[in-house]
Amino acid sequence: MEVGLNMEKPMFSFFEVEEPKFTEQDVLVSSAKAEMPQVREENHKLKHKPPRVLKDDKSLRMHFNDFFQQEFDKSSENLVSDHQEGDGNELISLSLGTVSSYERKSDSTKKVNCFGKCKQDNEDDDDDQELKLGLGFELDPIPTKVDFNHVNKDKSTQTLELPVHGLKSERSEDAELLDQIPLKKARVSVKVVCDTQTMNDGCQWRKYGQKIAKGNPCPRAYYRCTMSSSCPVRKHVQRCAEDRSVLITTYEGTHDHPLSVSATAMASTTSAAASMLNSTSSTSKLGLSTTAAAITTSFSGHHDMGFLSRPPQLYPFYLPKTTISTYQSHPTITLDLTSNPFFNRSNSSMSPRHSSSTCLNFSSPSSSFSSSINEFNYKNATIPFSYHVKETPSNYDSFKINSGSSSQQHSTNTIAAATKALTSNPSFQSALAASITSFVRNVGGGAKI
DNA sequence: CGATTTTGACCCGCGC
DNA sequence: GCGCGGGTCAAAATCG
Repeated sequence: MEVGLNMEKPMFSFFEVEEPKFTEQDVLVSSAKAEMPQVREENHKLKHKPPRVLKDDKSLRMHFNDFFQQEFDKSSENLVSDHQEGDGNELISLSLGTVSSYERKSDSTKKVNCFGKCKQDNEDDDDDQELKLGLGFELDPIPTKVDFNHVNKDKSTQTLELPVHGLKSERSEDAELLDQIPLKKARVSVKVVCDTQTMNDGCQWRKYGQKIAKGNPCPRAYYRCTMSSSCPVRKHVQRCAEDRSVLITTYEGTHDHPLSVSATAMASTTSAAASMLNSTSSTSKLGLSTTAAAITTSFSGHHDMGFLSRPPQLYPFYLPKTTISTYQSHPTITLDLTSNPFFNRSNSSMSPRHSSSTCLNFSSPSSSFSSSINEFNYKNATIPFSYHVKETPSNYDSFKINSGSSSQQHSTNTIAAATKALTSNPSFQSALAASITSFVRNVGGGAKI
């Protein structure tokens, strides 16, 4: 940063051509010459200030993140331990400042450190080269819709929207109600735009029934997992009555067999849903807020995690809506991947209708607290989102979006990881870990970090 | 011929 | 107790 102090030559060339008769000027010249070392020193200092300012800024950010980490740890400490003890299923865990187990297994040389950095082995001062996870929660006064009045009156379905914006861990009265209500198996529902009968989620399914459900002219198909004869996992698939291009897939149960990588995360969601239920009722807003954030992180991180490296208050990410709902006494988590401005933004190769959003639905029969997170914005997120559609005869024309196999796998994994993150652990660390791990796993060499 | 899908019957829980 | 609706069963049909 030059600040116009480098004036030696013009200045002295000017004085040097003056006639010696102007003795006053001679004095000035000698005076100016005497000042030269000082000016040079000042110039030198100014030149070196910007890097220092940047360094200080960086240091402050780190302290800022540390502060939030400590605050958050206080709130979520119990949740983490509870979950890890309670759920014996595969859990993608990510301890702050350590390398996740998954990464140890993988060939990846990336190191993930929440609140710190995730980057290649060598240090690099360029922030844009780093995959940092600034988990500071948004302090920016971007308006967040908190609608405590919005309650679905449907007798079979109740929707609760949780505020995920503020990091308040206090329990609402409704959350306590949740504790008291016995619920059936938790379910995980994924809404995607897909023109085939089912979306490929990495598992093998066998159809065992079909019904016309009330209120929806589209038949609901029932599938069970056939990867193991005793596998209890089931799913049902139904088209949305309002928009038949939207496919709603609902999973229930826990696989009792090994799964492919692409299926693993998705598959474990239902088993974790029960713990999610417990956790959500006990953790209230915090659990959902953090998992919801992680979900968004997962979906958003594929092309550009850069926004994560920036101060969160400056680059909040988008999380359109978080709700809690119950269907037939089954707590249901819904990932709504059908309408996220996120995915609308910049990928011209992707149809707008295949954009995605993240919506979490999770509910309980008679509780009634609600809120929403609508304003997590982000920067430069371009996500190639595609669905791996199973090509089976159907009433719908076979339809492929982004036919590349890697992207199909990618989206499957992404959905799966997001779902898993949501359901497997209400604590922020675990959910975020799933997201990050998914990202790291899938990025390979292709995506820009 | 085995695996999968189709489809009507049946079971079960819930609300009235 | 009854009716409704979601979910499952199982025999028949179909597919590869």
